[in-house]
Amino acid sequence: MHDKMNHELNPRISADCVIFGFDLNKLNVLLIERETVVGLDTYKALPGDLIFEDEPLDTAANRVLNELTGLEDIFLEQVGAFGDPDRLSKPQDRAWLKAVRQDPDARVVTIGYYSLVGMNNYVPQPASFARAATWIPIEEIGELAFDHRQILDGALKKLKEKLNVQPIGFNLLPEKFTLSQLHRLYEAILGVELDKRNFRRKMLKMDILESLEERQEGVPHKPSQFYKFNEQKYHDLLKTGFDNFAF
Amino acid sequence: MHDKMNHELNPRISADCVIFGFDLNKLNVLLIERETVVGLDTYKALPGDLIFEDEPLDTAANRVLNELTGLEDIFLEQVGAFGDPDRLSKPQDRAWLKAVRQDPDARVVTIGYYSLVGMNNYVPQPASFARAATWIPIEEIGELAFDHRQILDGALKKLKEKLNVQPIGFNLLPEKFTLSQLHRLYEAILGVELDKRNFRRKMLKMDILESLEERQEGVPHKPSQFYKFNEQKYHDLLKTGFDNFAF
DNA sequence: GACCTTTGTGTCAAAAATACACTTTGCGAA
DNA sequence: TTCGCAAAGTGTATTTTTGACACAAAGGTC
Repeated sequence: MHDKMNHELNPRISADCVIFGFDLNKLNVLLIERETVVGLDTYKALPGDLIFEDEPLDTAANRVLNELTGLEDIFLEQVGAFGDPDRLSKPQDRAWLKAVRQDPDARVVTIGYYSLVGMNNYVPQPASFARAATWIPIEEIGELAFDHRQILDGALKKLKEKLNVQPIGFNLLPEKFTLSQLHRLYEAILGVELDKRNFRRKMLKMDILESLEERQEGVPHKPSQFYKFNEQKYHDLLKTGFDNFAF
Repeated sequence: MHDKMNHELNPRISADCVIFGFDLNKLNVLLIERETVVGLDTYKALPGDLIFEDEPLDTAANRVLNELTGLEDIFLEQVGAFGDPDRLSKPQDRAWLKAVRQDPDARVVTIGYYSLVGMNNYVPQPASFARAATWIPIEEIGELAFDHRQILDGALKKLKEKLNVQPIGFNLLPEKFTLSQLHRLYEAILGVELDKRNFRRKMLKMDILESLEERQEGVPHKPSQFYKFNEQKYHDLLKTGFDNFAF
């Protein structure tokens, strides 16, 4: 727009999103595959981009996420600001920035966000506007672009904390789910084993689950009871405050 | 420096610090008194300012804090980013910005930080480099400049959460303190009453306090036992993880 | 020495956490 | 058809933690 000199004077601000999904087995994160400029191999990054001049941060995060993945209007929670002056200075990051940014040398402070979505509700459309967003199991994620690994770790930490303050994670499951699935979800997020009986007892005592008549079908073992999440009771409890929630 | 046009193109970044102090009775926050431009009355703000071009965020927060209050090299924890496009648009805020900023119209995204200090360790120097930093009891704080009230509320919330995950707050007390003082501190932060006997039982069971031989002197009632905080044991516990900490 | 103020202490009942093993159900393979 | 496999589902006994509660002790002041 104006001369480049001035673009280097002031920092830019971006938003990066850590989207957690659960495939009833493992915890996944939605990542963007980017081609390295040299074209050797791809490398992975969180969906994120610069914010607009007059855009609230949360709005920007949602817009950027939508542009890159197609996900719409999700509740995003802030992880924090990441602003190390050389967070963009790894060689392949520099190369990518030079290829796509008007002012690749500008400092960028990014605001990290995270959210949970059900993996069933969202299947990345590989070749469309969702450029190359893919679910990657969290244990298989190694290094990421920029300081995205750090943002991811921060988001996971917040997610764990949150899970111990209020029961969340229903977003990550289909509408009807089994207690075992919920159990696996908790174990996946917290990264520990939880006793089956104790988990069930505690979860049911909260009284935010409704058991359905329906049961699993076609499984080669005893079919599991389906439950659904009772939003009404959940919100009532949110007001009075949860009391026994930590696992 | 350059023409004003360009200054308006990109956002600025600032750091604002919420410093909690405890006077053995009430929880206080360190605020800057500013004269309104019209000179009618003062109004209060968190210590904060723009960050430098190549400065890490945490470093900037500490520098700014030091410049405005004299406090040095404190561990600051991030509250989050606050970036509403019209967070600077209250009339008196605009007036102040016009008086002191080169580009008063630039958007500013701020990163909030918080910390705890012992009020004994730090007495604001009214007329010196610490321009007009003063401790204000937290219940007496009303509206603040910009969105600082919101930042303060966010910081307090984080502080409460943190207090329920690990025993902190020893920074807020003198080196030797009594259990009653610690008790009052917890009540001040959490904003609730805690049973004296249960509080003591639980706190002592954590085994991070050492009772000293020394007792209070000159008080018109039964003198209280002094304790000190055992950092060694605390750090050992930090690794293994606290287990019973919430009040 | 009477009074005031704050410290410091113990118990009991209720609730919650933890550890732990076997039966049930339905499918698929022999 | 039956045998085996895999996951679901269920109960109890023990220990730990919480929460409620009241009175004696110490030291200064008047």
